[in-house]
Amino acid sequence: MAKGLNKVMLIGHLGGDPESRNTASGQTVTNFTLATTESFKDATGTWQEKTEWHRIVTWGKLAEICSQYLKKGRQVYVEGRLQTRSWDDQKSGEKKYTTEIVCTDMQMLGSARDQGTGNGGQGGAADTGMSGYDRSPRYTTAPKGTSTGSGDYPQQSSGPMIESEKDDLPF
Amino acid sequence: MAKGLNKVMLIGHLGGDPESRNTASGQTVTNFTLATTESFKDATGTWQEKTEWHRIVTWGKLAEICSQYLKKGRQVYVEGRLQTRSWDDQKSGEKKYTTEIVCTDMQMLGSARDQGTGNGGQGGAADTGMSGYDRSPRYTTAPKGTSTGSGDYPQQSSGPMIESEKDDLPF
Amino acid sequence: MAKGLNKVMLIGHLGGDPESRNTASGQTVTNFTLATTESFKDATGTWQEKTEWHRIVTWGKLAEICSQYLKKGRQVYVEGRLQTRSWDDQKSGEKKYTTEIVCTDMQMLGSARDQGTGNGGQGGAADTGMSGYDRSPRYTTAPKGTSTGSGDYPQQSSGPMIESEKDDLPF
Amino acid sequence: MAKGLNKVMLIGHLGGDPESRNTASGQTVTNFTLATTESFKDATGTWQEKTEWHRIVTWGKLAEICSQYLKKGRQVYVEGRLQTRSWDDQKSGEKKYTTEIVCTDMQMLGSARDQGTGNGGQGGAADTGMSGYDRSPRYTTAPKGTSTGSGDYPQQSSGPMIESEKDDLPF
DNA sequence: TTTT
DNA sequence: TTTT
Repeated sequence: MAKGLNKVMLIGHLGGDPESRNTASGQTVTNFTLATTESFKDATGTWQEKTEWHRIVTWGKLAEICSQYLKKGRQVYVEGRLQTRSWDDQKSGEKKYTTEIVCTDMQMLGSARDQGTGNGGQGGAADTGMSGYDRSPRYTTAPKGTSTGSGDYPQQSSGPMIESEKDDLPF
Repeated sequence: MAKGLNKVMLIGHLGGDPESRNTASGQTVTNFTLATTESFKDATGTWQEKTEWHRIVTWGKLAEICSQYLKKGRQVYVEGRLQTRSWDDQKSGEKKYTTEIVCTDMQMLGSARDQGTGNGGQGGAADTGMSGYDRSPRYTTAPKGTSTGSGDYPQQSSGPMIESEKDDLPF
Repeated sequence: MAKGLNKVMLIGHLGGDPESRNTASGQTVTNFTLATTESFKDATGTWQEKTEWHRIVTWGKLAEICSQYLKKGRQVYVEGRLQTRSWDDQKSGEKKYTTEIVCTDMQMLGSARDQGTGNGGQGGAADTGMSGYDRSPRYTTAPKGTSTGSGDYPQQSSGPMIESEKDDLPF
Repeated sequence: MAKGLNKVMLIGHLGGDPESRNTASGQTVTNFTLATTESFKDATGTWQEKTEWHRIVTWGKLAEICSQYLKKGRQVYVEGRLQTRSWDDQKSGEKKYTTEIVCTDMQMLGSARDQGTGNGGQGGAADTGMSGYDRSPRYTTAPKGTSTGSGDYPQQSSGPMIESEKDDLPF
C-alpha cells in the first residue's frame, strides 16, 4: 500500500502580474509569484515579519483565468502540489533546482476594488472581468488521478523542461 | 491587510533515516527526505507513477521525536510550511536555493511492525520507542504566531544560515 | 467577491464496514464512520485521549472503491467538504441536522496485512482487490467546480433530500 | 500506532456579529457562523450556487480577537477541528447533536473598508482595530498536543456542556 | 533515496 | 463503533 498526499495551501499576494505562454501542444501555462507573510516575536520579544516567496505555475483553463483576472498585489488562495524540477544552467554548467507549486485551485480574495496596483486605471475591462468572476465557479483543475486520458497531463511536468522553452523558466 | 497562509501537508515514506544535529543554542534540528507518489494516466492511457521528493526539517522537541522514532521507509504524515533558503555555493561561487518543509506536525502512519527497513531487527529499543510514542500526544511545534517570546523561534529560520553551520546544510 | 473554501482532512480508522446503496439515478453512495483520536494533557497534567466520530459519505466511482476495499478498523486519509443536511424526524416531529463529510479523496494508509478485522480471513478476493488498488491512482472525485455538465453532480447534494430516498438517510 | 488528523479549513463570510461569553473559569468563548459558497453546474448545465453554513467556536486569546475585530459580512480564513457535541433538548426530550469547528487559527481577508455591514459607520474604532490587526501576528491557539498542562484545555470541550450554560448553546 |  |  502506498500512494501519498502532496498538498500546498497558500494565502498571499501576487508579487507581479502573471506571465503566460503556450506549450507546443497548445496548452496555456501561467506563472506568478506569491508572497506569504508571517509575523513572529524575535529573541528580544519584538514583532518581526518574514515574507516567503512562492513560485506558482498553473495549466490549462485555470492558467487562462489566472492570466486574465490576476494582477500584481491581488490577494489569492492557491492550492496545489509541490514539484521540484531540475535543469542544467547554461551559464555555470551547474545543475539547478526549482521548487514550484503546481496550482490546481485558485480563489480571489477580498474585492476587486480593494486590490493592489493591477486593477486600478484599467477601467471597465477589469470590472467586467470581476463581475464575470463573481458568477463563475471555483477555478479548479482536475487532480492528477482524475484525468481521463486526455493526454496533456504529462506535459504539465515535462513541458517546462523542454530545451526550447528554457528561457521561459519562471525565474 | 496582509498576513498569509503557508501550509504543506504530505503523506509519504522516508527516503532514509533522519539526521540530527544541534545548533549552537542547543536546539535539535532533524532533517529527512520524504517521497510522495502519485499515479496518473499518460498520453497513451497507461498508468504511470511519479515520485516527488521533499526535504523536511524539524526543530526542537519534534526534531528529537523524529530522530528517535522515524526510520527509512516509514510512512508518515507531515504538516508544515514552505521555506526557501539561499546560500553561496563554495564550489561554483553560485547562489543556490533550497526549498524545504519546516515541519510543525508529524504523525506516524500504519503500524510499527509494518514499517520499512528501520524497525526490523533492532530489537527491544525500537519497541520501547514505539510504545513510548503510543502514549504520547500528537507531535507538534507551536506555530509561529503563538510563540510567547521564548526567544528561540527566530533560530528556527536563521540557524541554518549561520556561517559556521554551512556544512550542515541538509543536502 | 465571494466563493469559498470548504475543506476537511482526516486521518483515522473506520468504525465499521462501509455501507452502500444506489440512488434512483444509478449512482453508488457509500457511508462509513471514521474515528480520529487526539491526546491532550488534562488539568491534572495526565494524558487523556479524546475520540471524535465523523460521518463520511462518498459518491460514484469513489463510493464503489470505498465499498470494495475499506473495512472496519482500516486506517485511511479522507479529504472532502462539510455538508449539513436537515430532515424531519418522523418519531419526534422535530427537525434534525446531520453534518457529514462529503468525501472527494480517499487513501488507504499502512499496509493491507496490517489492517483491522476486515481483510483477514476473507481469502483471495480481498487480496486481488488490494493488488488492484495498488496499481490504481489516487481515488478522487472531481471537485464541484470542474464538473462539465455531466448532470450527475447535483444529485450528489440534492439526491439525499429527495422524498423517496428519505429512508436511505445515512444515520 | 494510532492518533489521527482532524483538520478543517474554511474561507467564507460571517453570517452575523460574533457572540462572546466567559466560562466559569474565566476563559473567553466566541461563536459565529460562517458561510462558504460553492458554484456548480446542475443537470441542465446552468450554474447554481450552494451555501453551506458552519458553526465556529473559538477560545481564549483567539476568541477575544474574533470578538473584537470580526463583524457580520467579514471575509475570513478559519482553521480548526471538527467537534460534535450532544445535549438533551429540554423542549422535545430528544438527544440532539451539533457539529462545530473549534477554530485554532483565523485570518481576516480582504481589507477593512471592503467588508460587509459591520465595519461601516463605526468610525475610527474599526480603523484603529484594523491597523492594530495589521501589525499583529497570525491569530492562533496552540494545537491540542502542545498545551503544557495549563489546565484549561479540557474546558474547551467540556465547558459548553455544563448545565448552567445550556442557554449559551451556539444556535 | 521511499512505498506498493 | 475505530486505533495504539
